[in-house]
Amino acid sequence: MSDDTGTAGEAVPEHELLAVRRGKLDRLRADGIDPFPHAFPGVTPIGEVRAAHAGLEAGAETEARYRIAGRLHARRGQGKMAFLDLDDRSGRLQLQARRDVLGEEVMDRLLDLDLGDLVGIDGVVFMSRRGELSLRVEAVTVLAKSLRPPPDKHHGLQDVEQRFRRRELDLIGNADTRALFMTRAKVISTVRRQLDDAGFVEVETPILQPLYGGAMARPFTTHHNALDRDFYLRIATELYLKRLVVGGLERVYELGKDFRNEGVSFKHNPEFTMLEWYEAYADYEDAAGRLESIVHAVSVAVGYEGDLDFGPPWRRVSFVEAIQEATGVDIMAHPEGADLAVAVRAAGHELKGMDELTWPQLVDDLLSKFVEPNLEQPTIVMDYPVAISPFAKAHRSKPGLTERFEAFAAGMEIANAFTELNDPDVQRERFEAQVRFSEAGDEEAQPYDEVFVQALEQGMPPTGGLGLGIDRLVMLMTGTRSIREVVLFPAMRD
RNA sequence: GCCCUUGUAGCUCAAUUGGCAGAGCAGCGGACUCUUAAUCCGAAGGUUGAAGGUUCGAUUCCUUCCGGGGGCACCA
Repeated sequence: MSDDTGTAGEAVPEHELLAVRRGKLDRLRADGIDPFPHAFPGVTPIGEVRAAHAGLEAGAETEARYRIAGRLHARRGQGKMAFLDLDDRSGRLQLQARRDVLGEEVMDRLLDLDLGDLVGIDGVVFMSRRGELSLRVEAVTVLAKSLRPPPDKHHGLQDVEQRFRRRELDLIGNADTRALFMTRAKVISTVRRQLDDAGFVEVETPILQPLYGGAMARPFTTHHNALDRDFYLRIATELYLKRLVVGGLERVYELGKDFRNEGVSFKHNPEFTMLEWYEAYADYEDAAGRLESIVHAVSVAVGYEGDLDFGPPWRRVSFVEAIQEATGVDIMAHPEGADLAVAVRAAGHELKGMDELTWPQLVDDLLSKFVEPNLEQPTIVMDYPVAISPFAKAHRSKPGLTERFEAFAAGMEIANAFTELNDPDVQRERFEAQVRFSEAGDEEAQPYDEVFVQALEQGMPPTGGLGLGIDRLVMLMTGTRSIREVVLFPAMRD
């Protein structure tokens, strides 16, 4: 990519557009005007100005004075009069600048502003003859000189790479990007409020962990110099949160970043936002109900208007039946990997490297390849096999299965939950099984966590726990097809 | 890592079969007192991602590299 920013020590000829802006900056200073003042008190959001004058008739004048501030978006010159558009976070307002009101000097200075400059305006509200709510400018204050041109005023910033690498330009130029991240904030605040109101305590557990766990994924590693030891960036908060339930906090949640050292895709970013909650004296049915109600509340809060129906209850289907329906294979009738591979092939399906896969890997693949992509409406897949669920409690009535579900929508997993395994001896056996899977070549099998097992030995109440992918939830709520669209600064190659 | 695709002015996009690289916006100079993608006149703005090759001639064809997008692999 060509780049006009250059690097330290390298002389780069300045683009004429930048030189022009620099020249205006110098002129402001020469005229004794601070192009970067320290504050601008008393600003009213444009949205409030609009709301206060919603019913004004075309041509109507008012005596309402406001001070607004924002970024100059467009200018339409009229000689002795000019119209300008000013953007703030809450909207856009037209400014009318008249030479007969402002006088020669102020008018000239205003016309010398560049698109993209941050300016403060004092003025009076009126409705233009064409019915555009406007502010008649009485005073102009430069709040920050912009030294680089903004994106195209009409087309915005379209280049996907620049939109992600230079998100500030995306936000300046594209109103829908601003709206999307406002929606994201609304999703998160709604989730928090739901849990807070339900008596959950928000906690923070380590991101740098001596041992990773709580999910099937490869971790990032990093190094602490003073301690001279490696740490893992967490792949999940699960094990720490359950230790807090052991400690008696009863209802806890954490909302924060997890990190997984995996490929990127439309639904995977190496760092992503995860919510996990744990509720003492509850089981996975309770977790399902809470998930439905929280996601539904989120959809209401953000004014969701898409094709997905988040109203509870969601469709429920059992894991074993879902695979059987999609592939014709009864996984429980083939408890060994090789055996199952034969059955899958006999049913006319093929998976990459199928003969080398362990039973859990194979089962996992069957779900993600044949079932998940077809789960469009919110669906809860119930009762996962023990072998792929090392932290879920055995099903109270179905042998070989656990009380675990995953929720899907728009062909994506959004949540994973279980009645938590709280029998320390069983947990120890599950870890040992994971170690065997690891030795059999599964790079994502769980490492053995003795501290966690000892915490369970202390006694953990019956507990329902759930993890919800916040980025994916935002994708659903905004109808977005790529996780990169809902993460402000997605991972990019250098 | 593999496959497909893509990269042209600050931004948004053109460029026929390989034949002088163009437009709109923004910017610059000028006109204009209700415009709103304002309009009109004028002048400017380019190492076509980088390097190499084929050719009289390359934005166009070939190779390699870099970045983006999509897919596969990987990945709940």
